[in-house]
Amino acid sequence: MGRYEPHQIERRWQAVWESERTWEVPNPGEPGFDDSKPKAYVLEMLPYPSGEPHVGHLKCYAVGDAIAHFRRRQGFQVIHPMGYDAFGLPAENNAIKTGEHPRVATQASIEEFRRQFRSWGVSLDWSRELATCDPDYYRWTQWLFLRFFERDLAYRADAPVQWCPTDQTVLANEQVVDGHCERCGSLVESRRLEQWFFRITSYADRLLSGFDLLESWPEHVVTMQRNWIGRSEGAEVTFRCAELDLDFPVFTTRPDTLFGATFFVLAPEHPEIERIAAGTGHEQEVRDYVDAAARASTEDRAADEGPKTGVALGRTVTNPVNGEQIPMFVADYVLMDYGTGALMAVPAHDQRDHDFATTFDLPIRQVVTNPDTPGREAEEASGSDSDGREAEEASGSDSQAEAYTGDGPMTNSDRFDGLDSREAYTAIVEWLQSDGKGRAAVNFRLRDWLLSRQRYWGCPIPIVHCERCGTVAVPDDQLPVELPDVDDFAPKGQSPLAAVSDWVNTECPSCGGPARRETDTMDTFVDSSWYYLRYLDAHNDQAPWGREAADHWMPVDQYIGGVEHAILHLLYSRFFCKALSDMGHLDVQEPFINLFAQGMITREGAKMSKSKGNTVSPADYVARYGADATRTYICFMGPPERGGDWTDEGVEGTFRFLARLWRLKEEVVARTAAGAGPPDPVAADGDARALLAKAHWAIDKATRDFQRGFQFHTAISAVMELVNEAYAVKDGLYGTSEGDAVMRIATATAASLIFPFAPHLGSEVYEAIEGDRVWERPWPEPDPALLESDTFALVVQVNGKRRDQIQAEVGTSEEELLRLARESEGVRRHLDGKQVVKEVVVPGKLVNLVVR
RNA sequence: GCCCGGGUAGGCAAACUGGCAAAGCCCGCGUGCUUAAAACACGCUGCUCGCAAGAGCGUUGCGGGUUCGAAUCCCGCCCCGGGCACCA
Repeated sequence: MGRYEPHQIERRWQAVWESERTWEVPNPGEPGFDDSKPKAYVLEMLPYPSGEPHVGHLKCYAVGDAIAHFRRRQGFQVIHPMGYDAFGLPAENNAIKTGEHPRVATQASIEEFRRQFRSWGVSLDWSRELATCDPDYYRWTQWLFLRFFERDLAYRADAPVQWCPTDQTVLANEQVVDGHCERCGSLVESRRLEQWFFRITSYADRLLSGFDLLESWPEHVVTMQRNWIGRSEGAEVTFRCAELDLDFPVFTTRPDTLFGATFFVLAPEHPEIERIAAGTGHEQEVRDYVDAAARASTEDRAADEGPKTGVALGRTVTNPVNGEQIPMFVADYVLMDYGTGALMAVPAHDQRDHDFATTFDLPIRQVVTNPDTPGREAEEASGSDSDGREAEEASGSDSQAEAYTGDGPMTNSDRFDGLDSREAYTAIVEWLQSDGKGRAAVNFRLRDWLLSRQRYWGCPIPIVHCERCGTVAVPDDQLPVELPDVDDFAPKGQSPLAAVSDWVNTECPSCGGPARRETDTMDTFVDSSWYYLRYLDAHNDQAPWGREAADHWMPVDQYIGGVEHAILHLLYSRFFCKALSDMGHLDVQEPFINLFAQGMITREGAKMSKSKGNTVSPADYVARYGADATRTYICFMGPPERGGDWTDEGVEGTFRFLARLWRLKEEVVARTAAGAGPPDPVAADGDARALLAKAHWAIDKATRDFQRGFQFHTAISAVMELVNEAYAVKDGLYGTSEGDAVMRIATATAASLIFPFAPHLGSEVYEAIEGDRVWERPWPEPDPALLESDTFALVVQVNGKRRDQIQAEVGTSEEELLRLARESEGVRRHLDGKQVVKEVVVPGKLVNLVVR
């Protein structure tokens, strides 16, 4: 008998799949298209090609490939493509360091990824391969940008950005670490610059309602997106500053507490600050505060510790509900980019306002009473003898230590007194609305997507700036606007593209006059927001995709990837899909109907990183144990949505199991005769029947594990059990035609079931026994007659403790089961001299006798 | 602080609607094969008694509760991981 030689087997099958283009699928209308089969789009998140693939990639593609194989054999026509998210910062940073063009390193990396994916035997349709940095791809990224631009879904506006004064560049948020530049360590500043945005906020509501169209997404991913979108219902209420003739609308989720507003606060970035302070004598103090706030890093401002800071503005606004003049402040706990950048402060019912009021000794007026502690706050406060806070708490007649944020009966609120705060909410909003002082409003935390980057290695924005015509779109027939080559990749306050003068200086497509190209490039998330559509028609040079192809394949039936993309990539893609459908380019509202988020693999409990030196290179393991063992191990480590700790012993364990299956095949081929035909399950008995039943149990178990959220680890263990059972009974089965047939069936079944994880070995073993290609065979179905047996083990308990086990016929009556139980050896011992007070019978399972 | 996950033998884990806790894999120990080792095959692997068959006991982070019966349901905590964090 030979040995299990994975590399030989893997090379052989990979050559077959490659030369026969096994995993390629045609589009509708193309030769070979089979419209009798339902489609399934199985997609793993495309990799960013940097260096070589790591274990996270291996896990993602091993999981995705198992799903693709399973669906194919269930009769689906599966599209399973691959590409590369090839623009991006790491390649560019490397270029800045080495002077080598980012294309060179990216291309080398793509080749390495491609080589390894093939060595893993992933069943990909290579005819649809793409790279986002390829002009044939980004031509259409630009084309799509122009469609958004035409509809005002892409626009240009002034925006605060993170600026590194040393590197003279704008930084992406991810490049700012604790308020400092990731590369040089300088303190990052905030600057206002003209930037490009996608109007994702106009899809906020639909991004929320779209969750109802999804079949299966991890709940926490949906929650994270919900929180990110951050929809709040409330009211917009206008506070007027009569002296300056200025209106200040504010957003509040608690219009019921309007009578409790005792002051008014603006964000330091609020555009009217200087005008408000002018002529009050507070100008200098205000200016100093605003400057300090601008200098403070976002982190410092967000830090929840320390007292609230702020400065009085020396003016008042009128509370529209009661005409009261309340003082205005500027404070950095108010954010310019949420709501209107101003708020009414209700210290009695908002903790932050309460903190501010306490620090600045401002009145705290309760307007909602806490039904649980009616009027006993003062007593509670005096009970504490802790620190020097008593003095502050004592100020203000009805102050509390904390804001009460719940509901309750209204007080101090004029004619709304006595109403429940929830009723008051509605009543006050209606009243404001009829008086023109406010209206019901919805506010979102989500902001528009800033897509421009002052970077080289990205997709150029196809816009030209003309002195006469303004911002002009590059006509479709002039696309792509190709990324020109440069020598110096270092950013100098604007994109390195700005230095390429013969590229920048161009003609206005509208008037023919001199014009300058937009030098910013796009965020790489734009590239990856539509790649799943390009796969469907990857070589179309008339359009980004054909409608027929998109209508046939979309949506993605199963998307697989890491949770790190839970918000940005998935939200952006959902936005693109909805916007493109609205434009008539698509007919789906949600791109990814099912999402599977894989867990992270660790080593010795720690996240893998180059600096820790605990990385695992898939290539090393594939070289040592073969792709099948490495992939199977990853799927066997534990539930794939959870993480797992990588151990070399574990890989060896799955290798041993695969080798054991291979040896079983060798022996079965040598010792049994083919062609006996499938045994009659009714005729089989003893070990033969038991093994056959085990095979069908494994089919049933593996199938259910696939359907139940990809519980691959238990599916694989079922195959291990089947193989173990075959080893246990094999010597007694060889030699009879029935025994031979059952051994062949059991071995082929194990091969068939392990195929989605170990495709090479699965093919090899199946072919050796059945003479057939396993991927062309339908996924096996269990024979119900073999899943059930006519007897079962009846567990007998006394007082909930197991005392005996009896074989009983299926369908035995409850009375009979009770009789059997009472008569059993183990039970009688425990019934001695005691009285049975209760009998519990669960048919088919157990009997419990309660005694005293 | 808030919102999600999770805590089960030495490690990873299983247990589908409350019904024999611990399948499978790893580690460890033993037996066979072997001159020997590796590989392989078989067995053991919660505790106690027993040569053994077997018997008894215990057990799912901690403390309560519901139930004939709880890893599973309820209440109160502790620990680990992740996300969000002045969002008016």
